[in-house]
Amino acid sequence: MTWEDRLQTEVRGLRSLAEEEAVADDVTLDDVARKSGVSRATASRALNGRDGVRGDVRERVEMIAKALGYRPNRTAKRLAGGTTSVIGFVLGSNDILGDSYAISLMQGIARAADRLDEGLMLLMDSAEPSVSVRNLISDGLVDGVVISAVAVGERWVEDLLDARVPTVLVGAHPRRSDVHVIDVENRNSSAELVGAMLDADCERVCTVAGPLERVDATLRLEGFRLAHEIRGLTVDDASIIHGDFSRASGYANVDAVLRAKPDGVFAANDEMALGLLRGFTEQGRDVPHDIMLAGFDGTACEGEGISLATVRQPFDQLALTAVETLTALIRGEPVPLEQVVNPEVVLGDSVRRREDLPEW
Amino acid sequence: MTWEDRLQTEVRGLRSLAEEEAVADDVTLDDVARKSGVSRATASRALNGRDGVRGDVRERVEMIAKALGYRPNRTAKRLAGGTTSVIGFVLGSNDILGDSYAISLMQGIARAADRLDEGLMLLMDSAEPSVSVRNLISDGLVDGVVISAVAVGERWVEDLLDARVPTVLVGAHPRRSDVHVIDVENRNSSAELVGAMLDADCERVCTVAGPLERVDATLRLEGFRLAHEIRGLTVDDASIIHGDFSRASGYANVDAVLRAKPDGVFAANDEMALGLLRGFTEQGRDVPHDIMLAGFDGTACEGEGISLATVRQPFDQLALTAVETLTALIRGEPVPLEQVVNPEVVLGDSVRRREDLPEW
DNA sequence: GGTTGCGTTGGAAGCGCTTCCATGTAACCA
DNA sequence: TGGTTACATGGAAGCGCTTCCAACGCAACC
Repeated sequence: MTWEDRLQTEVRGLRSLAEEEAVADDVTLDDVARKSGVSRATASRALNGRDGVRGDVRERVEMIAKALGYRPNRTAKRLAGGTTSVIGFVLGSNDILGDSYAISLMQGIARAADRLDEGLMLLMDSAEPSVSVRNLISDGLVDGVVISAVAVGERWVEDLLDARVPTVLVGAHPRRSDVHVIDVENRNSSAELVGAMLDADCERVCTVAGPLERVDATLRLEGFRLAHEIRGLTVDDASIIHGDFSRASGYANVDAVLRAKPDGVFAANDEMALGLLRGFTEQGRDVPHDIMLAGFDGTACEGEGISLATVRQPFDQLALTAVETLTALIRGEPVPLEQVVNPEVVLGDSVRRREDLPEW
Repeated sequence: MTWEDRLQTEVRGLRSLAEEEAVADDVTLDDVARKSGVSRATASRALNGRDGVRGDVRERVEMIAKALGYRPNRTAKRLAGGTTSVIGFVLGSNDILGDSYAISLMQGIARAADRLDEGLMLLMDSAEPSVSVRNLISDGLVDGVVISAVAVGERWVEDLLDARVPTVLVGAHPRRSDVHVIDVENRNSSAELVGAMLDADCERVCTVAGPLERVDATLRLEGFRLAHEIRGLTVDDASIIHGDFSRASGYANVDAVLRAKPDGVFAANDEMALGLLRGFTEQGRDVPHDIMLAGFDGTACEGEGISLATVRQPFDQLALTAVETLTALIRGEPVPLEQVVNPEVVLGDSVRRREDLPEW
């Protein structure tokens, strides 16, 4: 029986042992080290990929760790000066119930964190002195945070960015350029979508823009303009209506939109598109026959009962990139300041070429 | 200058010092102890409310701690055998975008945690081996978890309940009685709401029930029955339609509902109610003139453009109770196995007494 | 006035990990 | 072959906290 065989056998033993005990709780680094016949220091180095460990030793340690079902205690890890592998995501204090973008992003982040084996803390921007978020960081619970650009402008965001806490922003920052940013491509994708409406023989497309202090809203509006420009069309002011990204604001702008007499509407996000849709339906306007409709985000879920033309944000990819970037940042690796992820332009039933529409 | 005065002065000095330094990071227990002229042990006892500390000493320590802006390092606290003051909330792996209940609950928990100065980790029930959640616990990151009854039946929930992890369930468990449960009162409140429809001169009210393997769905259906019973009315099977709590299922059941020819519908949650509403609108049925509509949960937000009669879950209270219960559980204090929170029955515009309705 | 007993306090160990530093060993050059 | 370098490893310190235990002082008691 070779040494290898002996190891194999032993490992098998350990494994079944671990399985028997339902969950082999509290296997410490010490246990792994002892079983492997090395010191804690070496075991630590081996498992963390530090160099200065002989190849076979590393393998053996890794094997035994796995067999024992060893999971490093993150608390201890953190305390010892390492990192927790826990990141934070900040939730604003206002309701997110109607904010499908925030929800999708949050879920994306949760998925990404899970996938990368990072813990995820939900930080709450409490109404009180903006210390809350800072505190959670200094409490030593998280190594860094992901924040949504939606929150930009709030005091704690700036605090956070000023403090040297590793931070990744999903969405652009209107003023600062020293921030690590992940964003979806807004301009061209909007232009493509609007272009699709124009090419589907829309005579007059108007848009309900988002709040223009937000970069994404601005870019989407630019995209709207760009699509016209490319086709040699001009955009008059009347065709630009201003909303605030909420569903209610979509609904509230129905009349304003109809006054512009468009046969196509590009809402700067899906929420507003759904608000518009309800208004159109109530007024007996059919989508897409009477008026085509497009949104942005891809957050209108099936329950809404429409396959809305939209620019679908790749939330999972966006989130994964954000979390990966953040962990790289935490490890002190160099990362690009800005990363753009391409979304998918989806033409749902709400935008169809006229000739493709079934007889009315 | 008395000793007291000296202390006051010193404290003022410290305070302004702390404020100057923007955020007085890394003030350790040691600092507090030294400044207070006591040992770390005593300082710890004082700040944690352990007894065996003289009154004036405790006061002094507390004062100095505050002045210095001391925040205990939760990581260290945890490692030393204390608790982290971090709890977990488990997010299912399926989309929550359309699940307004889950979102509201989560946000409630986040608020409650923030208010009670508990950290909140978002645990993800990843599709993989159900170890994920367990792991996060054994990683030593959280002291306990809150889970939504929605997840009951999934393997990890049972695992969790079996393992001696402090757990609080929001919503009832259909089978186990050894679980700490916080729930909203479902039965009577449903009955009250349905009763309001009946009393508003509805001739025939039917219901779209939720999935009956869920306790809340069952109770709401019972409430529906109860309301009829009280009034000496009978409920025929045709007036009970079965949905699955999703908006899509509400919409999908529109025809089934209309076939029952009701002039009032009680959907077992708001999502289904909104699905129904869309269907009704599409078919030209006006709510509430042609048909009254009620839901449950109170999660239909203003953006939906209807003030829906509903039973409004007190999410904040529910969550606060849950988190408080959990922390008590963690501290080892005795807590009642079951707690019921009373919701508020809200009659929106979708349920009105016939005579109160404006002329059609 | 000596003793018991209680309430307060400080010293020290230890939670599980990382990492510095010193030691040991093998490989290298002259 | 001696001396040097490079690498692999173990010992030990320490992260900030809690808590056990022993020591202390003090009041009340006989």
